[in-house]
Amino acid sequence: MQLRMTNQREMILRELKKSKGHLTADELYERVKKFMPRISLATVYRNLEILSDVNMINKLEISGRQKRFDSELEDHDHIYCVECHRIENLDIGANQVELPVEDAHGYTITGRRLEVTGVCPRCQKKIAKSKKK
Amino acid sequence: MQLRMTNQREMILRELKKSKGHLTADELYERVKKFMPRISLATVYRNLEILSDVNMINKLEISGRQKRFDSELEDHDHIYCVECHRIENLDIGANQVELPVEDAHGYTITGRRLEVTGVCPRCQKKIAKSKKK
DNA sequence: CTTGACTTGCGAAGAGTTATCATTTACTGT
DNA sequence: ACAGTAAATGATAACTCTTCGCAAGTCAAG
Ligand SMILES: [Mn+2]
Ligand SMILES: [Mn+2]
Ligand SMILES: [Zn+2]
Ligand SMILES: [Zn+2]
Repeated sequence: MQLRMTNQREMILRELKKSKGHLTADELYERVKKFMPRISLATVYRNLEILSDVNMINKLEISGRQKRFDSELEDHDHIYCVECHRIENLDIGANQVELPVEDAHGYTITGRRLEVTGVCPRCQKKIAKSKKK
Repeated sequence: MQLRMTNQREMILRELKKSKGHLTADELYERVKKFMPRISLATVYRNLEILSDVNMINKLEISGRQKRFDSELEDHDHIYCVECHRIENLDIGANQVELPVEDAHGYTITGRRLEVTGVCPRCQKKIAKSKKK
């Protein structure tokens, strides 16, 4: 499989990098459409899948919600807001989490994912406000 | 909100406990149907949601896949097979994982989820076999 | 050029889950 | 026992996110 860097592919990758965030396919679609109004959502999905297959981006499959994509390739973990579902990098080093996994039922370990959940500052304010009423 | 222990609710809870596993709504539906052929899938979904709201069971929302439900209430983590998506308990104590989360971008931490991914013994064999060909 | 592999845009289809609503069930108080 | 009422159910439609199928388009190699 050889991967051509088509305009669409390149644009999707560029916009994801530019955002520095954790975007859904749909969010990325909206951004890319500004430059390529005729691009299709399926193309965005397709290319995100391909780009993550060849490890040019990371696919985040977090907690039963929409997939998000991350152009940051270094191993790191995430925190996400249970209210608004915003996702941010967790700046504790990923490797500070020690994992003694001898007893893994005979599994061959391929990775580990740590998710911290919480309420982001923005949502804390929102909640405080609605409680005052 | 007061929660009645209806026959359906009780049966769903009983079957989940009996299985000792991590079942999807659909898998549980199939099991419960053996005893209550007329039960609706919506009822299973509804009750699993309710039971987890009142903390009688645990909802596992793992990695962009189907939700699974767990009757084990004690805090523990999971390992899951990236091939067949089987889920098992990770028998390292959940609390052996130390989490230094000062820098959490101002988030109020509500929880954390640790997922280890791997290939289960069954799937290892399957892969070994298919490579031999 | 022509070929052929890869890619695109579009719409349809799929999977999983939730919502709607008429009907049924089961408490509560009399 | 009975009526009144709140909650739960079953059937099905709707919904969200994602993938599929396919005709048409692109592009590099010969
Ligand atoms: Mn990240
Ligand atoms: Mn478990
Ligand atoms: Zn938030
Ligand atoms: Zn497996």
